[in-house]
Amino acid sequence: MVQPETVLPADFFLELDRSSPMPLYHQISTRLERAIRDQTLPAGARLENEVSVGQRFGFSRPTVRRAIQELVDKGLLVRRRGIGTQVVHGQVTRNVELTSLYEDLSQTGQNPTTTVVRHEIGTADETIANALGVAVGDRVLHVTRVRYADGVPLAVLDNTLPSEFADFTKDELANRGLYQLLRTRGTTMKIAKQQIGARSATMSESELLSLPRNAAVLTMKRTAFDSSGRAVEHGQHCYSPDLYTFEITLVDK
Amino acid sequence: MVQPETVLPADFFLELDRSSPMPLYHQISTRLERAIRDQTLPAGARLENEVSVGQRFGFSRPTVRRAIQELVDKGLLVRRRGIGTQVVHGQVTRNVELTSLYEDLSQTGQNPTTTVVRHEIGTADETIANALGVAVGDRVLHVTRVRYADGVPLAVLDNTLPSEFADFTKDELANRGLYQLLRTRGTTMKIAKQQIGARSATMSESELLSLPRNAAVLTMKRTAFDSSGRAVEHGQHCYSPDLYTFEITLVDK
DNA sequence: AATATCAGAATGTCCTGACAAAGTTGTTCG
DNA sequence: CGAACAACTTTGTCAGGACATTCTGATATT
Repeated sequence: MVQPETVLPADFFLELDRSSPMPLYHQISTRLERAIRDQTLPAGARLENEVSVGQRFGFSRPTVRRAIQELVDKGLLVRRRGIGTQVVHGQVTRNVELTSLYEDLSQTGQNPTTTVVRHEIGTADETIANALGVAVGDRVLHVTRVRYADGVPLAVLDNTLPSEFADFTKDELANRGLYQLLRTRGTTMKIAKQQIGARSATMSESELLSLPRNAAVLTMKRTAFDSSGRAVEHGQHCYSPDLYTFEITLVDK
Repeated sequence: MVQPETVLPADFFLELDRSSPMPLYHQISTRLERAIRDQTLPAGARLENEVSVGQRFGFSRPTVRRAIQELVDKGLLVRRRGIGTQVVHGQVTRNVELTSLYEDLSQTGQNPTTTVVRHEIGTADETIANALGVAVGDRVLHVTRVRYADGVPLAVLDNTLPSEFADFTKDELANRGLYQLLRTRGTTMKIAKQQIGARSATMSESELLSLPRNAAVLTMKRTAFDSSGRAVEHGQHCYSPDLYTFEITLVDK
């Protein structure tokens, strides 16, 4: 028994701006996402079919398809041939994005602050050399920071940067997010490879995060790559597990 | 200074089968991925441009674009207007997929086995009701299993299933992966929402996983949704962190 | 009443065509 | 020689068209 489709109101896309630099498919996608989040399109609802949306609102079918695919990729919609497109049940959650922790916290209203506890020029050992795609012995910048959220210590962030960024100052790193700084240099982060795990905190981490000796910590190793596919940053991070988790939505292709 | 493009050999797509049910774009994508993995297309290489690939091999440009986009989404390629498409540096790693742990382990040659330590019909409390989209008090199946890899305890898997799957037997769950079982019922998993964290192991977990008292464990809560967008499974899993991590590739949209 | 078949509905795939935007390279001018 | 501009290159966006596949509901048959 197929749910009747939810016909979109005639003024649904009233605010779309065809002269905007924002692609049309993205505007459509954003508008639909808003409807899902405010439950105009509630969980389980079947969306008006893509051919009809295209005809009624003056979009080409590939443009509508692309907009819907964005939401499918985010896990908000599912599609089936013969049936149509449905809104996924369950709470709509924030999904992990390629951003720095600084930006994450800012975006969720948890005022981030930073203490730089290490800032030194060193040379790349084999692990770093492999991660950053540089030669063993190349100059790198080692930085260790403690990140606070609303004044509470949340994470110890150990990062290594290639020589082209070795001139980031202690001050800069204390006052801005790392990705913010990289962006001021015209570096666009495109990909991050991450490995998430857990272990017991070191002595130093326990102190920095105000955790009991040997407490469990959530860890993440990350290498980020720019728009040329080159590694720009390698990090080993350690989070207070009571305060931080990773939320990830997986979608089957 | 732009890298010269790597021209694909004339026989590069020789094995593609246009009569296959496998979509052409996926075949192209798979073939390109193979070339990246075997380093025919090495890290940093610039791929032959999409217009040329389409002309030379007889594919439409959107089909080529779609194939390339699949690899961009996987973090293997990056694209820039005016420059072209490049292979990302860094090791090509396995990326997390919407599969069960059983399938993960099988696929990586780590012979999975399972002990069922709890198997009982119960009723949904508020948390479970919210996760599964059922009513509080509805019938559910609670299952707790220990998963071994090559005979070593790896994870404690606590799962709750809605009543339609309440007839899975202890035997079935001991011998097959959960997602395998769901698939025999015609259920297609499409989306999983996951929350990854860490904490200290409970007494019971320490014993089941042969870990020291209060050892750090890696945790994951998961709710999986089917192709109608309905929740089909809620799990709370706990992993031995020395043996298991999550590898995730994030791609900027 | 139960089962099989068919038609309609909706997404999935692939193609052709056109124009825009961002980056690099080459040419011209001061 | 360096800066500015133009041309070229490559990806990004959008449209329109056609056909294939999967699913549901209606109808026909037993």
